[in-house]
Amino acid sequence: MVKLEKRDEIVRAALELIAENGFHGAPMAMIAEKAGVGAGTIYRYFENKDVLINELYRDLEERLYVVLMEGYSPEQPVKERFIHLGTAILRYCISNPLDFRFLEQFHNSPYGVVYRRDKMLGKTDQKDVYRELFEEGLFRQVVKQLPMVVLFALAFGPLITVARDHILGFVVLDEALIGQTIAACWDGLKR
Amino acid sequence: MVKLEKRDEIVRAALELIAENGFHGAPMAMIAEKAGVGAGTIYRYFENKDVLINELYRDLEERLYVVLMEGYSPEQPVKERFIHLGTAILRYCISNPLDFRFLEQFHNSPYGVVYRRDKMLGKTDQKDVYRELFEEGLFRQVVKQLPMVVLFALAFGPLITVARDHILGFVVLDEALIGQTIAACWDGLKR
DNA sequence: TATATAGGAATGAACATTCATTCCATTAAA
DNA sequence: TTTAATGGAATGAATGTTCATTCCTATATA
Repeated sequence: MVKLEKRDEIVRAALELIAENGFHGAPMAMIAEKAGVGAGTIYRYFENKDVLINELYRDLEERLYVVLMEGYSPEQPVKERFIHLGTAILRYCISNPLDFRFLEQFHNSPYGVVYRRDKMLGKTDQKDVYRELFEEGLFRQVVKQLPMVVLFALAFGPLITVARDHILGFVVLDEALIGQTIAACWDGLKR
Repeated sequence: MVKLEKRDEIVRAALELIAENGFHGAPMAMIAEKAGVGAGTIYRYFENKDVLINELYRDLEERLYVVLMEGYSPEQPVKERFIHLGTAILRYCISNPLDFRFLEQFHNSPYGVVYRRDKMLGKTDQKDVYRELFEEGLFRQVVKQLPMVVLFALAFGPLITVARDHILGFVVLDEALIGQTIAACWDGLKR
């Protein structure tokens, strides 16, 4: 259906422009041009720019979730599961730099803070693999007895930082280095 | 001198607005109003908005550096020095949330990327305590043999994340938790 | 009085959004 | 089978708003 193709083109164009130039550098006219549609057409698919951006975010989040769950087995020990997730995230960010840059922009903007606050308050209902994993880790006493938020920070803070540095060209993350980085994160996490 | 007071008022107003609302939410007119000066007056002190923002950044960087160096002794072992720096950073971020929020906004914007790239290429000449510390750690074999950038990520990624979460109210970082968090970072770093 | 400083209205550029018009596919009529 | 009619989709010029910056007037200082 052509309808879907157009929507996709718009979303793709927005992703690319926002990832590369930030929210500033992505005026609707430019998104329209890149998508190969008229400026007004965007408004047939999205009520306004905010809605477009939020739908784009949901799309990416879903895609990422699917990738994370590929080959994830809840039966494995906590450590192995953590390594699986960390590796998947890092690989995804590296091979989809546009997605990663967009997600970063989003998280570091008012959009992201609102979204996060809603999530903490349980306004969304998607299952959260990380939370589950860390809760089990706490229960089994294999990770440090720290608040969930701190465990998140120890686990993913370094991954995000290192992914950004890779994309900006400050370091080259090969498979070996990915493995070492995630192992180091686990060292920080484990009891 | 009144001249300095006005400049300071402008800088303070800009810091506050940008920290709270991002670069978007800080138009020059609003900065002027908050500073209690006319819109045109800002341009007597700063060539344009970019210059204002960059000078604000330099101011903060300098202030932070002074705090970090307070009681820092290069004679201590690497681990103790790391704990000193980490604690100082975390305490500073927590007691100066506006500064922290501004620094984050800056780092996650085109300003920050340019700045960082210049720094990597050695275009600025300020001494870099972290780099020195990690280089000694590598030399003495007390930290993991990983690229500098990855060590940075392991050390500061979690601290930034956790500071943000504290300021957004997702966790309360008391002295005990600060200590535990930094100790965990060290676990990730140490060989 | 002459000079420097401050103020804020005026300016113009950039932008999101709207809307009158065009286009096109599908269905109905001939 | 051709031709006409219909209505939803697409368009992009026009609109109104927001902003950084400028510039002229008013005020303070010397």
